Amino acid sequence: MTSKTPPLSTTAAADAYVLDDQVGFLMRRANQKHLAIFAEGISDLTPTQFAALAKLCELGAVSQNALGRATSMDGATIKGVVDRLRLKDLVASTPDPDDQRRILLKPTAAGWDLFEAVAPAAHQITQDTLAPLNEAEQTIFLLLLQKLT
Amino acid sequence: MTSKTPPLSTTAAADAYVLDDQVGFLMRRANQKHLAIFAEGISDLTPTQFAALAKLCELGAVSQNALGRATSMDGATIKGVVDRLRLKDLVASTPDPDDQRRILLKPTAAGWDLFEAVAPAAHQITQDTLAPLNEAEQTIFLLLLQKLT
DNA sequence: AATAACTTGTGTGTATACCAATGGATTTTG
DNA sequence: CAAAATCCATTGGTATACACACAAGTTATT
Repeated sequence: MTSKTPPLSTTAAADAYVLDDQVGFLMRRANQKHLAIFAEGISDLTPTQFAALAKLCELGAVSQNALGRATSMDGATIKGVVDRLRLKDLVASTPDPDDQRRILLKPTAAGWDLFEAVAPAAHQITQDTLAPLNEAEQTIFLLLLQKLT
Repeated sequence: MTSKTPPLSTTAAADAYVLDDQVGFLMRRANQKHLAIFAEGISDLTPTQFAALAKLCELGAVSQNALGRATSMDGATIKGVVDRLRLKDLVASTPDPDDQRRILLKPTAAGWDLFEAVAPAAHQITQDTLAPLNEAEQTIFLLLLQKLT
């Protein structure tokens, strides 16, 4: 057993900094919990992949970078995500005739089908993630989260 | 400009699922913001590395896996983090005489120094992350975050 | 004491996630 | 119009993050 006696000399900085009270740490933990719930509820897609697919279904046809911006993903990140969605035949890409730099993305029929099939599960995941909070708390939490961005 | 007319035929699932309202998406965004603020305030260490170092300074001497549990990190994850901290000579490891499987970790003098040097910045980062909220909201937010884990 | 069950550290594989750099295309400016 | 600035997709590099499998050590069970 290690000693539990208080440190004889501790700086104010070290003394005051408790990791478990920091927003960053708490957000990481809350997110971990959510990711576990997601994986439990939807196994076909990762949360990121589902987000990209959902947004694409919402927007219809956009360029890769535009989809990245809409889902808060870096250009390099969205590329990997889209590559994997294409590999699964959930997303199709065609060159944009109006802009030769762009790749136009669209959900395939299978992409639409999958999205609609798992959307209820996605809602359930949101519910389950927020389950520890009562209804009023859930509303406040989402509101405050939005304020932070 | 793209058409803003409502879709003629949309399933309930697709219609109801708006990515930007989902907890997971909002948490990811809030976390992204926080990580950017962290990188701005502390460039020597990543948030994860700082968390591990801070916890190690808090606990004194623990095994690698124990540090991982204390910081909510997977065994494979904490290994990489500790490896990088050792490479920077912030953490030292010695075999545990009582358990030959274990590696006992301790902050080096440089590790302590760095932790104490950046702890004020870490506090500032927490403040800056929560800055969009007033004091009452900050308290509630942290409380609700804790409830979610 | 011998076996089973678990723990610890490690390695592999996949998936975000961001930065910086690059080449090609488009838009903005002077 | 020509040059500068910007945008787009891609690539390479680093760092989480988790699942899985593995070998060696420790604890629990019988």
